[in-house]
This record gives sequence, structure tokens and C-alpha cells, in this order.
Amino acid sequence: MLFNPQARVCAECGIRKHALFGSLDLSALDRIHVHIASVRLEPGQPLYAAQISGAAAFTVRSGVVRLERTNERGERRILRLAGRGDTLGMEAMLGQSYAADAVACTEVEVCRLPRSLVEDLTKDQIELARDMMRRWQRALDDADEWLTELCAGPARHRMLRLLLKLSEFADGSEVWLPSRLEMSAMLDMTIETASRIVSQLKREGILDAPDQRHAILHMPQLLAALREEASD
Amino acid sequence: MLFNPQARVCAECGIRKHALFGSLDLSALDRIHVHIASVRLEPGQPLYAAQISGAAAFTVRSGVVRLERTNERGERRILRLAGRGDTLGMEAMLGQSYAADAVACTEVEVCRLPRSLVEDLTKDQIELARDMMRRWQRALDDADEWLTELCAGPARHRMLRLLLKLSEFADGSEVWLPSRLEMSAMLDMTIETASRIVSQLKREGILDAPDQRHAILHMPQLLAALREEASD
DNA sequence: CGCAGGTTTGACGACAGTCAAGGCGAGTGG
DNA sequence: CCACTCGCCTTGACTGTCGTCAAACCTGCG
Repeated sequence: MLFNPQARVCAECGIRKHALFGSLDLSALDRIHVHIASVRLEPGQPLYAAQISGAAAFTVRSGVVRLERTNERGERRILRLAGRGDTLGMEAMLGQSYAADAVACTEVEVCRLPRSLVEDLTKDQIELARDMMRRWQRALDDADEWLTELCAGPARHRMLRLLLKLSEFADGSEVWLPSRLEMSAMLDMTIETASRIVSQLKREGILDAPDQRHAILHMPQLLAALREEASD
Repeated sequence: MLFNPQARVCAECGIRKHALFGSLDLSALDRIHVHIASVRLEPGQPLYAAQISGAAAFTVRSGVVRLERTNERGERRILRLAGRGDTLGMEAMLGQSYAADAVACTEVEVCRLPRSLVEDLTKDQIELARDMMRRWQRALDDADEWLTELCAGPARHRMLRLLLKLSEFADGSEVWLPSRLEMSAMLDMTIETASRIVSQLKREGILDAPDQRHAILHMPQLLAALREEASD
């Protein structure tokens, strides 16, 4: 049935139901996936850069990608994180340049979705347009949530919310733990404050760090700590 | 040519080029606008509420609308502002409930775009789908900008950025000045801090307030103040 | 071994939150 | 007309959180 090798890979992809072309049938998939490429990134590698006029969007198959911007004062600010099933750089589909830098936080696998593909498809495949709209709305929801949860309140509270969010991206029992520098950019605090809070949370038994880049979250304690704050 | 009275109003609308159906020709407009209603709101009136399963999106024709959320601790946080030409509540087009509260800040005129309309249209009007995608991307860009500009750095800096943003929404020389409570929700600070900073900026001649709800911004001084901070 | 990069910890100070009092304007009722 | 209240804004004094500066530490690596 499926002649294109990449189409076969995609058909077996664990996240296809959640990915951009999840609404298409297999034969359509076969035609489409001629153009789709799988990309692999090491931690720290850029996926794309702000201002660049890109020709593709990307769907994350595994790992965590951060979206970040540099403001006029040269300070980097992490806007949000994207994980499995999230789509990045959709502005490219509109012929716009990327609005932010996208950088791999962990080992990352993404599917590259060239702009031309969508341009051709939208002519007859209306379901795809709908799918893309759902993705846009999702990204916007994420942005709103990030703003309310990770930008407001005292430093400790923002850190607890971040840990909660990181647990959403976890494969197994260990979550990816950002560097203190990355945390500080996500939560608008200094690396010293981030370090102090993480140390404190370790002492409180909310979190263990087997190594520098991973953590084991003790969810009951974490949730209890968040509830405790809310009651104050 | 145009039989529908609302279509005539729309054809003459100053922002039609920038509005959702700007890409359609006049005869298409005539068919469409049977369903479109103009809505007028007073300051403080809600346009829609979070969690409600809405049946329409809205395009702002005049005035300023704020999007806000209440977190689990009962604190309201303003996510962003929308002005002329911006579109709100597009999640309704996907059959989702509204993700935030939308409340009029000033006198507001919006066009109501029922979900059914878009559902019918997307079948043959591919340009509309494209238009909607552009809008989604724009909303996402706004969210990113809000995050980088209004959530980071010292309180004074955030206030200056807010004033700059408010100037984008101005009709004439006067800008709408939010209440201190609203400012505090936008910038994640207390109303006391907001009040102190605004008073200070008045003393510095960056801003004059003829009345409580309006301000005259002295842009050269404002921009100078922002540059001054960047150099530190 | 020494170096570099990231992390942790401490001391100190400043910015912003908290608590409290007072002012101003609009609307209400005597 | 004045007294009164109410909501919102302003200002002050004090406190605490968090940023700044600095030193020490750990780990991997040449």
C-alpha cells in the first residue's frame, strides 16, 4: 500500500494520531510524505532562528524544545516549551519569518513539514486546514497558560509550577531538568535565586537530582507544596 | 450590488481590509454578512467568559478589549490587549470553549462572527482559511511579545513598555489609561507599585493625565526613558 | 594538574510587597 | 448646600524577597 519509505515510518509513528496529518488516510499519507523529513537534534542545537525566513514547520516526535526570544537589552527570555505532538514554526506556513528561536533542550526528534506541502494541500484538503487551526489555538492556549502560571507570583511558586509543567514532558520517572540559566530565563529570575530554590526543594524532599540534568519529582509533595501556597 | 444592509455597513467599514473577510470580494461579502452582527460594549462589560462554549469569534472595530484569566488562587491576570482589527475568541471556530475572559476596557465595537459561518465557508473558500491562520499567528506573536516586554525586568521598565503598547491603541493624542488595578494585573505588580511609578513618571514629564482614565504621552521623553534603561 | 563552566552559598542592599493612613471625586441622602 | 459614603488613588513606613557581588565548590576535560 505505502510505497514511500518515509510514509511507512510515519504510519507507524506513535504520535501520528496527534500529529499534523493525523486526519488524513493512509493513501493521502503516502503522497504527502514524499516531502517530509525526520530531523534529529542534540541538546543545545538550534532548530531554527528568529527573523529567518523559513520554509518549514516542525512537529516534535520526542524530546523537549524551547522557544526563546532576545529582547532589546540582550536578555534571553524563554517563551514556552514544546514536547511530543506540539508543532513549532507554523508562521513559516504563512510565508512569515520565524518569530522566535527554537532550540533543543534534550535529544529531540522532529518531523519537518515544508511550506510548499501545505500550500498545495489546502486547495483540496480542508481537514488539514482545520487541523492546523487546532494547532494554532493550542499554541495560543499554551502561551496563555505559561503567562498565568510561570510569570506571576513569588519565585518559589513559579518554580513549583515549572516543575509541574516539566512533569508533562517526562517519558519515565525522570524529568528533564533545565540548567539554572535556562530556569532563570523561563521564570524571570536570576540563576542564584533559581539555584537557591531548587536546593531548598531538594532539602524539603520535593525533588531528587541523580545528576545535573535530570530530576525525580515526588509528585505528592510537589502538589502539597503548591496547595500549601494557595491557602496562604 | 449589495442587498444586505449589514453588508453595506461592512463594505464601508474602515477596517474591512484588515478584518477577517478582507480577502473576499463584494458579492461574497453580501452573502456572508447576513450572519454578521455588530455589537457595542460599554467599559467593563464582558464580551465573553472563559469556559463558556461560545458560538462566535469577534473582530474589534474600535476600542480596547482585554483578555484575562483567573488562576487557581483567585488572582486575575491580564493576558493581553486587543485593539482595532484584532480577532478574539477564535477557539469558538473549533468548537472549543473560550480560553479566557474578554472584557471591554473602553467603549468597544466588535463584529460577531458566528461559528456556523466559517464552517460553511471553509468548504470552498480557501482564502478564508488562510486569513484565519494569519490571525492565529498574529495572536500568538502578540502573546510572545507581551511575555517578553511586559513580564520581564524591573517594574518601571514594564510600565514604560505598557505605555508604549497603549500608544498603539490610541485614536488621537490621548491614550486610554488603565486603572491601577488593571495595570497591576497586566504587569504582575501591586496597585501601590503601579501608582507610585505612574506618579513618578508624571513628575518626570513623561506623561500627563487630564483625567483618571486618559493620559497624554510625551513620546520623545518616553522613548528616551526606555533607551536610558537599556544602557544601564 | 589546572582550567573552565556550571552550581552553590553567603553577605548585603535595593526594589517591590505589605500594612496603614489619608486624599480626592462622584454619587447619595439629609 | 453640606455631610456622608464608597471606590479608587496616593503616599508613607516598614519588611521581606530577590538581585548583586563575591567566593568557594564540583565535575569534566585538556
